Amino acid sequence: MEHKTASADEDVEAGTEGPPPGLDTRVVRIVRQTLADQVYGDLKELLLAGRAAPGERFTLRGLASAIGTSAMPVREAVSRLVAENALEVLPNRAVRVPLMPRARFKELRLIRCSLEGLATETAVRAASDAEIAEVEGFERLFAAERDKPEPDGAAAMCHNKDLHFALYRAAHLPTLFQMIEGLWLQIGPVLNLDFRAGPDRVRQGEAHIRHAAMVAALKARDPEAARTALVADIWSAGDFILSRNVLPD
Amino acid sequence: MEHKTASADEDVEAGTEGPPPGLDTRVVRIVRQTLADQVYGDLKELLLAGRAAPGERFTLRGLASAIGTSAMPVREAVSRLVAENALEVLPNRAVRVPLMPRARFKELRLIRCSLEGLATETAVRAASDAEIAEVEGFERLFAAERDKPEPDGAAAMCHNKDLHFALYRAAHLPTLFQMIEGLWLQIGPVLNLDFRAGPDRVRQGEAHIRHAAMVAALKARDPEAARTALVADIWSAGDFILSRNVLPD
DNA sequence: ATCTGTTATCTGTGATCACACATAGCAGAC
DNA sequence: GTCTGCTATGTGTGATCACAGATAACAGAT
Repeated sequence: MEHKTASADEDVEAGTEGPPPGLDTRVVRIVRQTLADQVYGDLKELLLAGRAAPGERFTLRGLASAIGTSAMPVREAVSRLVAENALEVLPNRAVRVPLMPRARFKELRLIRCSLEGLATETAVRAASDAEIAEVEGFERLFAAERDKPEPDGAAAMCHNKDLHFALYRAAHLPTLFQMIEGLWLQIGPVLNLDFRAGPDRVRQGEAHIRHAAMVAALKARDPEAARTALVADIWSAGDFILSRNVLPD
Repeated sequence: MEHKTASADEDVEAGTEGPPPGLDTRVVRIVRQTLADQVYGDLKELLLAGRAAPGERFTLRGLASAIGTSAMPVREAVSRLVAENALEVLPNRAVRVPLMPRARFKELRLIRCSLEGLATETAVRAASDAEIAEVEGFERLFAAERDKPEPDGAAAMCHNKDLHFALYRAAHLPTLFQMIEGLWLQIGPVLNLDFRAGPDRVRQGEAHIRHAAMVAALKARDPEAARTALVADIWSAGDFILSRNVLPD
């Protein structure tokens, strides 16, 4: 179908003067979007945005009828997410969003420091000027949200995610980026608890200090300083959640 | 069924004196083993053991008929492995063992140093005496294989894996362990290329030196030294593979 | 009234069928 | 002889059906 459309365009636009050399750059790249991929993306978004609470159970058929497909694509999407620890199957075969015991939360925090620290160091060395500017832009958005009289926790959370991910993307290490994404998928449901703590969290938190230090180190091309600031950011946010005593165990 | 069996045992053995408190410790824990899990385990074993070459293609139906099941469990197992980057689907929808370009190999090596370094440090602090002895046992097996007149590369490789995994398991961080396992799943097919280089690789390699240093640091409870030795082990093995110029790109 | 044993409904798992697409092989034209 | 276009086969994807097991509601006994 792709080729046919291209030929039609060609006939209309260029007439009989033969195919111009840049034709294959003009056709849009075909993106295979299987139903399972869509469901997978939807569930991923759900978890990343923190719209699914830990311990929440659901059924394949229920999801399927909600989305409007059969149970099959849902099964595949769920099995993928289970493989990434973003969902879990109980011994009863029930599917749910995993609980987050304190020990598991601490372990994930430790892993995050290691992996995101590595990504940060690498990004500081490898980022282009445009990528640095992008990170700085998200940092400004976050700071602006924080300085509002009525900060929106969800918006701040989103800018925070964009900031971190823009930084990690600048490391140009695709597998590492994907692993970090997997970690955020797991902590997403509990990060939700963080910004739901109310606007005070945004204002009182140390996040903006750490973010400013990260951007400064990025612009100064100082990998160690950037890593230190990032680890402090992750650690203090974790301390805040742990101090709220909302995690089981 | 589990409960019924337990009651029957109870009636016969203990008569009418009521259920003894330790009854639930006598019944074997039920292990749910779905077909998809079995296929997943088989494919995992295949990749970890390096019996699947990078770029090798296969079909769901082919695998299904080889195992003796329908295509459905294979689909689920494959989709899980794809989520872990242990397999990949081409834009043509074909399934294959991923290729390993040099850049990707270097990236994985970097991530391994970070994650396995973290696991090693933690293990040195948290390992029990029994776990230390276990690691040392595998180190002896590896060294013994190396000192044989005709070293078996596959056996040495296996002992190497057992040694590393016993160490990481001793960190008692299940998620971290699982992520490391996922990394080995990805490099498994190319590690195969390493020990297939012939028995010389086993003898000439620096692995035994690093392993001895790791065990020594473990017994001395010196996390930094253990991490240094481990990183050197990973790095030099990677250098060897890179120097053989068998990786594409 | 509480507890136990049963039954009904539902859920995940696996098999089978149907379809769209991709690859390979072959025939025809230049 | 080389290339284009068509056809046949096979593959992944999705839907539907069948079954084992789990949950929950209910009836009966103590």
